[in-house]
Amino acid sequence: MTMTWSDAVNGSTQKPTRPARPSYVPPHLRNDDGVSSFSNVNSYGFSTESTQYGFRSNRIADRQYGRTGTSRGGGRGRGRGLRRGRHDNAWDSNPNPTFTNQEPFDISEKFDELEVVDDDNNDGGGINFDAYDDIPVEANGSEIPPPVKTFAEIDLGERVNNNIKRCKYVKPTPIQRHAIPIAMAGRDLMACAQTGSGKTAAFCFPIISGVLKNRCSQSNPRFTRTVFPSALILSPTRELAGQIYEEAKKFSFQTGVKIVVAYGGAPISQQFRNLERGVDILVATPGRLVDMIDRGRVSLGMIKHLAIDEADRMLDMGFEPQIRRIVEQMDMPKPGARQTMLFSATFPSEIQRLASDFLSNYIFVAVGRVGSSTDLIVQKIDYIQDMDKRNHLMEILHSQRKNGNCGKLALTLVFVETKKGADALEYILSSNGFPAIAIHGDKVQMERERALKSFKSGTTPILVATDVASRGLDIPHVAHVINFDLPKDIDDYVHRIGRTGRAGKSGLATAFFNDKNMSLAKSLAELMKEANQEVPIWLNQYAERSIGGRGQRYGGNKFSGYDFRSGRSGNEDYYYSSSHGNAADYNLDASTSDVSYPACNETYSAAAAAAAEPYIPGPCGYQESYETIVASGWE
DNA sequence: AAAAAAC
Repeated sequence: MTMTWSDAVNGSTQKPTRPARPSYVPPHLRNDDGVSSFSNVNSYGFSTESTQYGFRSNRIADRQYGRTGTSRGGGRGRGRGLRRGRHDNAWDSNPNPTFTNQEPFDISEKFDELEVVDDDNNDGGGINFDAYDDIPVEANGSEIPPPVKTFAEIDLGERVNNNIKRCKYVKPTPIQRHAIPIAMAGRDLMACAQTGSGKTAAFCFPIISGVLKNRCSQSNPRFTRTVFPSALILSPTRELAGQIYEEAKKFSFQTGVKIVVAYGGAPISQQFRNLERGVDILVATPGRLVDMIDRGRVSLGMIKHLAIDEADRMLDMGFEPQIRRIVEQMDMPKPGARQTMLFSATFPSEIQRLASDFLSNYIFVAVGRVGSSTDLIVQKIDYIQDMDKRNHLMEILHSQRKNGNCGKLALTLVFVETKKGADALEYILSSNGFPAIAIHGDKVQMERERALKSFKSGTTPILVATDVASRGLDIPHVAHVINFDLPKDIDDYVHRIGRTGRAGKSGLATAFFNDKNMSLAKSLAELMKEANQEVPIWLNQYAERSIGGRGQRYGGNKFSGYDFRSGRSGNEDYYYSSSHGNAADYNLDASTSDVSYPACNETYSAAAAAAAEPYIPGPCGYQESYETIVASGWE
């Protein structure tokens, strides 16, 4: 059998590192406060490790005092040297001044552009943290690192801390409070948290911190063009990959950590060029990643951190083989030799079982109610026959425009079942004076991105989407999610409506229901009831008649948020109660809350009250409801 | 039966 590039790589890692470089120090022998030493540029100089950090930090310090990367690097004559030694990662991991468009400095000047601009208010990047204060949490596993209350308690290093401030994150969201200490301790993690509650940061911070600690551990033989990222983040859609990349770039600003994004539909050559400039963290969709690995341009052999976002989707029937191939059949280190973190808002127990193959002695954390979105989203269900859907939609949109801000339409995301249906609805809406644009997987990537941008900017305040847009996308100011066609799976419903009501803000979700959605009736009714929503009588009647729940596929674990290792069926009480009070605690009674969950304040109460605002069910209930709710969605 | 994900 011939020696493949990956054999070569694996072989090379067993050899001593190259003599000219500081010797490799295995992670367990390293100074634990490697990251914190970043916070003091004067404290280096006694060990190999420290020297390296010192070198890096001095360079970073140079930057901090305002010189441009280009002139600086050129002046020192370092550019070429680094470039020559590009594949030696102890050096490579230093920002390379010759590649100006990878320079943190470059990003520095553009940081404000990178930032998600949230101009609603100044309350911490627009995140209504208080809305999260009283959320119950369940954590399972052995020796669980305790949660933190502030970012300051976590030793992420000064650079990352500065970025947290730049992002105006004043304090961690619940998932961040729990997941970050677990991840920082190097533990494997399965995390289940409500949509829009800060999962991306929860896995990015520890990964960036881990990369900073382990920078010198990579090795890359000069004779290949293979790159060896030390962290991999997988996403189910291209747009989500792009979004995670943008976020991660902000979080790692001026740390020297190199992040590259790779997904299909965009020229691979440019992505290769980005890789050649060095990569610590690779954000990718599965297909393009496999392609790159097959071409020998990326090796997973040095992966220390693996994060899978929307992990339940990534392990469902369509995606599972690809993910298994990447995680189990490439040269990725085995569970235990790498850190694996799986995140999603929903996590059916059946999928948890599959996922546990990837994990080693992991901790399960669930924040918020099981598979729930939030109380901040007002959910409304209308009984509408297929043939009446279009007119009904236009009535809603018309009503929204009438009641909206200066006659402008609030951003409205309309989900349909098929790509064809998305195009058709886009056409119908557009030709009836509603500025709409469609996004789906049959469009070329540029059209997809254009659609998203046009929607985000409000140019076309109606986005007609397939499930390509159902997960993870953070689109500020989506006031209304309309399920024109309901999904088959309650989890997809949760993710779809989660495009609104993000970051603690309120939102509205409307669904068009008819006999074809019968199988969803029971789980939908239960989900709504649990979220304190008004459930139409007719929906309850459908729910009683239907077989409901998840059916056999998920073993009846309807709300898909328990640690499957706990053996709970999901048919019993599905509030988290083990660590935090009981169901009655959740909503408004903060007095019985655990100390670690401070009393809710006015903001939360107001939001919850708005969400609990009763609806007048039936077709005539619209006008009044939209007035209040859509307005509050915009604040 | 549909959507997503490589060229």
